[in-house]
Amino acid sequence: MQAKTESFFEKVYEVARQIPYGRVTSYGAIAKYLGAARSARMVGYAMNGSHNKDVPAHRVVNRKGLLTGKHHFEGTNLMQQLLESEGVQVIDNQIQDFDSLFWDPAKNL
DNA sequence: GGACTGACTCAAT
DNA sequence: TATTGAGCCAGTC
Repeated sequence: MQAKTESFFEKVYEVARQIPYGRVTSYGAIAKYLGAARSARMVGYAMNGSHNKDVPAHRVVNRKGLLTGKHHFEGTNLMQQLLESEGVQVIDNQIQDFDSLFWDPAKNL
């Protein structure tokens, strides 16, 4: 790696950092914004290294608003608590009113 | 150099 | 209407 100054991961982190407080987005939205609409998996995979970054991975969920990646957090419901702390209502690993809280980088950036 | 993995998404059945 | 399968790209072993 390090072939390029900015790897695909870096781009994902950068976009994730642009997510406003109390807002959420989906992997596919970020992937599409980066030009890899069908690389949503890569976006999630990139989040594997987001823990060492200042990336609010808890604001990134799948297109259904489910906290699929919460298992990768320290606690079982840490991701959910983080979202709730920002005013996002989360029930059973699913974001409530996800459609209203959804933040599309392609439209906001 | 080839194969596998992965925090997803869409489409068909 | 709900469930299942296949596709996708980039990075790592």
